Amino acid sequence: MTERKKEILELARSLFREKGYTSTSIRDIAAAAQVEPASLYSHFKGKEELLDAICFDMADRFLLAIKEVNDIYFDAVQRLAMAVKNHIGILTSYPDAAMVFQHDWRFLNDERKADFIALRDQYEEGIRDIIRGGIDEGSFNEVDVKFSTLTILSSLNWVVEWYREDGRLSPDEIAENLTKFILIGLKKELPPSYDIVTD
Amino acid sequence: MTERKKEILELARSLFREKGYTSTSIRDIAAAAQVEPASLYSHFKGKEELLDAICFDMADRFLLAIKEVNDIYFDAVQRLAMAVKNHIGILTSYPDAAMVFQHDWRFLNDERKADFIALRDQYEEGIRDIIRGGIDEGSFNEVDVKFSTLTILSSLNWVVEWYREDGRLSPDEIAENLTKFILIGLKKELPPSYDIVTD
DNA sequence: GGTCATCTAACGAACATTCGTTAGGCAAAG
DNA sequence: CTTTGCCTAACGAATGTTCGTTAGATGACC
Repeated sequence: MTERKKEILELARSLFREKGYTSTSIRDIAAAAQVEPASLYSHFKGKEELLDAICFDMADRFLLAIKEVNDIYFDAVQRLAMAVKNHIGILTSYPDAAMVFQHDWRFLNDERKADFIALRDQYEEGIRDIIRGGIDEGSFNEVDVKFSTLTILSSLNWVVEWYREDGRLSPDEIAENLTKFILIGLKKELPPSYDIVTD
Repeated sequence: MTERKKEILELARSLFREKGYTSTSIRDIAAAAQVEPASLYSHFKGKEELLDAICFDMADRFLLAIKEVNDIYFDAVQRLAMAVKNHIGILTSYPDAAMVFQHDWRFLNDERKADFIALRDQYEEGIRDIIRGGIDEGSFNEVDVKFSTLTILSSLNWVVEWYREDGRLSPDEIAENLTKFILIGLKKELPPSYDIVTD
């Protein structure tokens, strides 16, 4: 991959994020690159190659991250915390790509879309593994594994919609808060001694 | 609103959901309505009026629902449960519109987009109110209100991505599971007597 | 050290197609 | 007799892409 190709890809990422894939024209990208539209075809076969590269780069990052976690950490709580941290780390390190990854993958052609979904399923299976592990260990409630995985991933993924680099919370703080939320929930459990102490 | 207009709107909802707003052409909609493209302009000013109607209809439904909840229910746990149930109820009753509502609102023109965001903020404020109430009552942990609201809403909204009418879980079951998840979390709290009993 | 082939990156022009939209007419229904 | 719903025809603009070509750089071979 040429340096120039990387530059163009980066511009595409930014434009796709801002306006969406279908609403971004080759001419938009060319203008951003200060080049004639036709010149882009010296670097890419076509518009979809850009989307493809962005989506699958991200998919690879996520898959690598979950494999790492599931290879190393034993305890389910620990594994979940690490998975959350990695997930948020990727989202916040590549905010443009993450947005495109989540919104525009469906504009891939049918074949590549199927590939993409397969990779996404693989990732989800990694999360399900963690939850199953936690239940088997006895450290998690006996929840619906499939449902919980979807719910967890949704709360993680939405971060990309509101995260700003100059925001109030750092990526690690976001990950910590999410982990707490997922593990403990909202409801306050009064300490066992509560009644006695305050009486 | 004419009956025919409603029909066309329904077709648009379905197509927008399937292919996205920008990738759906007036000609696609006309074909679905078995009518020439130009004929649609007897019913609508233009393509954006369709998107506009879909998005703001949904916004109205959500706002009405949260107002109901916050007018009637006292207890924060009860209010949150009802808000979740209503939210999931809307998403699952209008799955096409819900998908468009979540994905394509950003293709509204700048003015309407601002209006839309204002309504969304209003809804979020309703959820924040519930959480603040729960903290004040002492029934919720002292969480970051803004962050928690976003996280809760994200886990609710993602349902639209995977919900199928013929799926395993009914809307009410989904809502119950989500409420449990939000309130209690994953981690099993061992009963206070656990150590003693098993020793 | 000169020349020859190859590669990168870009150009301007044109391509066929699709886009949202408008104008004007026509037939049926109230 | 006016309104409604649809028609045919066409508009100008934008779409992704292909074409043949060129300037400049790089490195190998004689």
